[in-house]
Amino acid sequence: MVLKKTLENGFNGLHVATIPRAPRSARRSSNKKKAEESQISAFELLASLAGKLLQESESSSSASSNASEGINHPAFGKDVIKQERPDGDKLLKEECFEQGSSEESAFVSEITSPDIDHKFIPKEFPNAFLGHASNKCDFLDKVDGDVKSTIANTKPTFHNYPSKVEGSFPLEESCDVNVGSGIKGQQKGERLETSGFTMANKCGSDDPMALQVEFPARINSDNDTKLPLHREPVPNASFSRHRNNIKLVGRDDDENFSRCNKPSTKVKANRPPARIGDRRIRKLLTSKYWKAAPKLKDCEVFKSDGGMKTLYNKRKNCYKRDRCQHDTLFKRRKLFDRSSVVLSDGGFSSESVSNSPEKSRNGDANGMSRGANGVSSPVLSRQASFHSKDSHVKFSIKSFKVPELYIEVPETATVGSLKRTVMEAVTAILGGGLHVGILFEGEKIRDDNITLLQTGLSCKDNLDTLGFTLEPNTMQVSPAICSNDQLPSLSYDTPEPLTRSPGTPVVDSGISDALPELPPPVTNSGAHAESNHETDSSQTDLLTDNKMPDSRALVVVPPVSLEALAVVPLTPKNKKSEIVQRRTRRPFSVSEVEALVQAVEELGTGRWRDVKLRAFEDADHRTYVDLKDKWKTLVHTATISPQQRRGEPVPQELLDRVLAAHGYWSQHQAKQHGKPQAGTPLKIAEAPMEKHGVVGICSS
DNA sequence: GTTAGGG
DNA sequence: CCCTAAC
Repeated sequence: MVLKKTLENGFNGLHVATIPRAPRSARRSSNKKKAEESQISAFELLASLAGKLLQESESSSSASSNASEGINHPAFGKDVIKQERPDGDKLLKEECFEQGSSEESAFVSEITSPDIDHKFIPKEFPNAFLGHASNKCDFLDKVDGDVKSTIANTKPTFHNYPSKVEGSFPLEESCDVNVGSGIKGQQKGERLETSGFTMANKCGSDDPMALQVEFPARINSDNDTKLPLHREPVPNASFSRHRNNIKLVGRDDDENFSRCNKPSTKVKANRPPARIGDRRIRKLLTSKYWKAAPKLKDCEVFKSDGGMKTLYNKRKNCYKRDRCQHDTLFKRRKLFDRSSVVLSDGGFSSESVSNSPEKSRNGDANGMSRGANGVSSPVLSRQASFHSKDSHVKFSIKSFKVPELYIEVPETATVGSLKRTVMEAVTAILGGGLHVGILFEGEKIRDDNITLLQTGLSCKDNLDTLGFTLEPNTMQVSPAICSNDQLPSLSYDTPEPLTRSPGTPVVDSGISDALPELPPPVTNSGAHAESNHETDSSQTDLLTDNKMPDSRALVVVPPVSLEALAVVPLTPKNKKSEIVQRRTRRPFSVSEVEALVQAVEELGTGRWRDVKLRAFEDADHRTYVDLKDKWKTLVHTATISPQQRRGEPVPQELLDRVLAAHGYWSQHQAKQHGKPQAGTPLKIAEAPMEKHGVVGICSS
């Protein structure tokens, strides 16, 4: 018998990236990397879960497989863990998953891309709010002038936070595809409680990402882990496992997904070719758990790629749960014990690759192909045989809820900083990994070695009371709010967080919570005219999109009981972590441009300090460097065709003057010369303009 | 601290 | 806007 439990999860939002600030030049390259490191992907979570399950099952290897033996599960029996090889490029593509993956990759790219502003918002935490009654969105709380946002009103703790899990547990012997939606309805609506994360998919009714975990009720000698990743060809890597079958299927609704992600143009630009990205799915499993697994040790895979990084990188891929699974077959990759991960590019280690016998049933062809070499190792076949008999319990995590997150930022904080702050908070929480706990009938099952069968989890009837707890791993020292203790990784990775602005925003701790999905950051684009009131505009954006009130700098307020949670405080202490925020963008208004032009006409280029003093003395936010830069852009703007210009249009008249002045001063190289002042030969344009007007405006 | 330029 | 090298 096979029990299926479907938990849908909407992890999308979990991708978290933090981008540390680096020198510009280096930034681009490095950011991505770091971001990757820090990111936490849904996959990881899933991986954690899977790993946990695996472990559990693994441990109980002694228990024998009798129960399942009798049953034939062709589909499951052969499950293998598919893993993408580190290199990734050579993976075979899975037919089944084709559709879904690309989107995800896109998402990732957003996160990683250098332009933090646009990308940090977790867009994917969809339903966290919507779906759960428990979550309220209290966004605005103003406290002392600071805006405190509560992203989700939920209990701060991961523990005990009940989240609902939808699932059905059909007992089935067959390998039928797990279709989350289908199952849901049928079952009485069991709810599993997952404390901790509840992340729902906001994207669509269908669960974009669903995690299915399937493993044999009995944990025995043979366990296979099957991770069908969409499009993941079977890589070289091999994990050897006992023959427990664990199937992790991430289901992704492509459409939904895409809908959800509306990356800004910029983002898109950054995104790597979807196809390619998709294919690479790398380690799905959390390193932690896998590492723990005895046999896994040998796998080099993790190391080779730089370990976690790989995961992050690859997480781009969406896992898609496909009906295809059955049909198409997964290309499963089997990993054997000790098999080292194959790093080599297309090479497979013969041992590692296997085609399950089953594939014949589905699309063997695919399977074969995937085998890259089409080599099936004897071993595999053997295993397969074993597997076939196993019974499986399928789990699907429908959604995870993230605890409440408090964010407090100065009104002057930028939207970008807010985003980063949120990311940091989430990252901090999740960065340490998640601890998966199993709750059964209200009790936590601590014995990892016990089999599901023994536990009673294999019985459909019992599944109702099954719950998972996902708790942040607090590896860190003091969870305490102490800002001082930081998560190492996090702290470094933290994006450019807080600002230079006076109120240094600090993320004290946070429990991250499901982030509401932040709509594609339209915000940044920010062309808004912030000219006058920066605050408003920026806030507006956020609010509008995110429903979050103004928040400019974030401070995550530590929830009360966060023991479990890792606290990520950004204490001023860390210089590194100290995050410097980019100044808020303040587009020059026409009047400012006019004043600038006027001043330059009089003073020439090369005397920016004087220009500043003359025309922008009262505009504290305009530095001479800004003026210089603006002039630079004005010259450029004046040079290009009107169609190519963006932003608030600058009167052609001013642009003409810009060009004239630019030409004039270029020739005169008067930079140093004395100052040909107003009276000077500049005939260029003598519009007598009053700077004062400008100044007044700007000074705001 | 300013300038000039590249990013 | 940011960052830096070069004054």
